[in-house]
Amino acid sequence: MPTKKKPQVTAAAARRRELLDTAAEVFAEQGYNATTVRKIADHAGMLAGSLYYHFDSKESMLEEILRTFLDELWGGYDAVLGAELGPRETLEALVTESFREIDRHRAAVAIYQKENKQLVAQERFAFLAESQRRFEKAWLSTLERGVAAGVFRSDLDVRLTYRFVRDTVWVAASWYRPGGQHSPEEIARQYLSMVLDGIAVRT
Amino acid sequence: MPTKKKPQVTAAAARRRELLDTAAEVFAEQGYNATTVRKIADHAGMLAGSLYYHFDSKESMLEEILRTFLDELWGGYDAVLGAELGPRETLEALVTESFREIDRHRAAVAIYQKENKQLVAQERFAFLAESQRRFEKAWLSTLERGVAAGVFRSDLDVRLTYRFVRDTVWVAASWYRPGGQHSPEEIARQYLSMVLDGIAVRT
DNA sequence: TAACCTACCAAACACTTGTTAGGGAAGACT
DNA sequence: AGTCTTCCCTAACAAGTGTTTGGTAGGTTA
Repeated sequence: MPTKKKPQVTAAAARRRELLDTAAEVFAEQGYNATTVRKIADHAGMLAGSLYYHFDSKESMLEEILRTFLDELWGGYDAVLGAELGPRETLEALVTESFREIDRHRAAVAIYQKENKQLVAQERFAFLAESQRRFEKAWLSTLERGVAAGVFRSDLDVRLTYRFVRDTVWVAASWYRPGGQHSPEEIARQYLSMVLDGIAVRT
Repeated sequence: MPTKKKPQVTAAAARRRELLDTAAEVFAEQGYNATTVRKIADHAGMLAGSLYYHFDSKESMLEEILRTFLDELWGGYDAVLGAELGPRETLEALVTESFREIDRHRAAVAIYQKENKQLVAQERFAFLAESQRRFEKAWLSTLERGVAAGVFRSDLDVRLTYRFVRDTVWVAASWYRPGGQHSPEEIARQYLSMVLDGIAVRT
């Protein structure tokens, strides 16, 4: 028996997540560039240099925050896409899943939205670009399937509609506060009601 | 006669606008905090210190950029609101006007969206908060008028709808490129088609 | 021509930034 | 008991930050 070393690595991992959570909070609130490592350390109750015991650099914190978020996001998305639902049901499930992710990873989503544009250019954050492509593909194909099936209007520019739906969903992270009066599912329901009655073919 | 001094002050003002335009471009692309005055000076073909002949500080450049944008924006909005149109026509006009402003002040809009949250806290940028209040009031009252008149659906949370419409319109600045295949009016038309058929009462 | 103004440059300033190196206290393990 | 490991602190570093000061080429005015 390797003399219980497990509890220590999980304790270390827990601390790591804890620090990443507070870092994500500060990044989301002040912006990545405006956030100094000293501010993060303050919020964590330690000094700037101590952060480097846990992480290689400020940038690697950002990377881990975004990677963790995207991994979870695609876990949910792949489950939806693999269920092979109809286009309308797929869209509903994707939107609902998105609001759940906003609920769970509010800070990470806010960071993603603010910094994505500048980060994708760096090779370190190439995974952002790949995620973007998969994201676009999933949404566009769902919309096109819906148009082909006569469930969504055909007189709209699909790419414009895609951007419309995408932005509409994700900007919610900028004002959403967990524990507010609306649950993620309730917000999703209302959003879908607005979006679908514009996209769905009139009956 | 004060010995023609006019041409000089207008030439100076023109140069000022020119520098503010390039500054706005860099701010929008890289983010305000990540933008150094040296980068701005580079893009303008001069040295960092030379900028201080024209402006007091980096922050005052940002302030002037946002003030100019908001002044023009409210010029357009007030014209619309003063016309006393019906709620649906008001909403259409506001959306169309917004896309025109995005077309004209793409960089400023992008900056506003990215930095607004952190700036409103500073007393120097209190005008942002006031603009925000007027903005919300204009949109909310239009939506409420529409609900009261039976033109907009009454089963939706008005505040949620407001945020939905607001965000949907302004995030367009993040992907919109002037001179693209869609004119501002065309984009407005398509957006309105999507939004209204979700908001308008079914016929 | 001489005085002046405009618009920039050159060089430095004080300060903040991310990051590193060495040390030490408290507990875990043998 | 003593040794090791974990986790943080202290103190400093070099690079980059916004800004200031003094100077100056070139055109305008008197």
